[in-house]
Amino acid sequence: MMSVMSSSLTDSLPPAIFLMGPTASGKTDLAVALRKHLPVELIGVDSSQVYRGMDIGSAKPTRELLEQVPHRLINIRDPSEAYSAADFAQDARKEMEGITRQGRIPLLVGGTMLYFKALLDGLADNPPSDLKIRKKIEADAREKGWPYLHAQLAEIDPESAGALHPNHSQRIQRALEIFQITGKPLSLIKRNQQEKGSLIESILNDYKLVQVALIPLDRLCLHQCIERRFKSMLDADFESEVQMLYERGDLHPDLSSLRAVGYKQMWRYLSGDISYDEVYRLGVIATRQLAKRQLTWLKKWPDLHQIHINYADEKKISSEKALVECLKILKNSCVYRNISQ
RNA sequence: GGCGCGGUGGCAGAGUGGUCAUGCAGCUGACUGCAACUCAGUGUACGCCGGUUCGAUUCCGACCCGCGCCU
Repeated sequence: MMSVMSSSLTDSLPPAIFLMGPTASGKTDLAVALRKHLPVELIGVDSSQVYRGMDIGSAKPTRELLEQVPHRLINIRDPSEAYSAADFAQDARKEMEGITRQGRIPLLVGGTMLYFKALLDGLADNPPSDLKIRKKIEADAREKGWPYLHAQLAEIDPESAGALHPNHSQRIQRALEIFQITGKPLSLIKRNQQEKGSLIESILNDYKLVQVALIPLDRLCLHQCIERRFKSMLDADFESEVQMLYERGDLHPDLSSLRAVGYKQMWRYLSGDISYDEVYRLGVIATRQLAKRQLTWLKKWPDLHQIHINYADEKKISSEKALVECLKILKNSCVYRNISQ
């Protein structure tokens, strides 16, 4: 019903805010601070924080903070369960509608860029993943190698295969999976999405969106922050947290929950694979690489307002600066016009 | 002081008289239902000085540094 509004009425659409940024950039602090100035309700955009019992390692807001400032879409799955970008897009849309209905503004905060993208671009009418088919494809790959499956894909869907490297296991698998379920090539389904609209539509039709990202000015300093934070996770007894999951007995490291940065390394330690020192070393490396990938997304992100963080500043000062700048950005957008004063 | 072994890119670690080791890190990038995933690209490296040679990281000599042993 909201989507019938034409784009010329874009200013009368309800507002929504995206707050993005690499890991350890201070997104949560800023979001919480914003809530004191604007009638916002937070929605987490984080593929690890959706899992219950994964608190320290996912840098989840503390229990106390969550009580004061509720975050939606956090703690909504057991680590044994799957959660996908499509699940998120659906859930987030529902939450956004609820928040808007209360006359408040949805503020989506997090670092899972694919989730933001799914919301922004919508999703094609693709079938959900099918564990049985995936297992079969994996077994095939073990036997013949991914390049062989890539060649197979090239026969049924040359366009998708052309866009994929022969080693790109996960995406070759997905393209083959879609073909096996629907009998249609992925590239065709994508094209239809543009022509006929998609299963999950872009939120741009329904919201006046303001997109803000926290961008560290200096990479070296970001790396230092990452190191410091990972260290403090270990000091907060991250080991026990993972050990609890480990001792359940029904979890295994192939689950998407346990592939998360830190959890993966700690799991290896608990299995006797690496030393405790290696957990720290490899955990920090994995976090740095995550931040790099997040920044790569943000570099080409359209319609983005960037807030640069200067690590030369003290933490307090830098988060105050970020808040001031963010409020300025929001003031210049329609957010204030529609909601406040 | 003597003898032995070794000094290879940020780190680890092969090797060769004349195109590339490789792995990791770093950097860059890709990404439509696992995304904190997965994948790709990316380096004027051979301790120092001389010699042999058309050509030396590779052979020879001196020197410096490290390790071990001996007196």
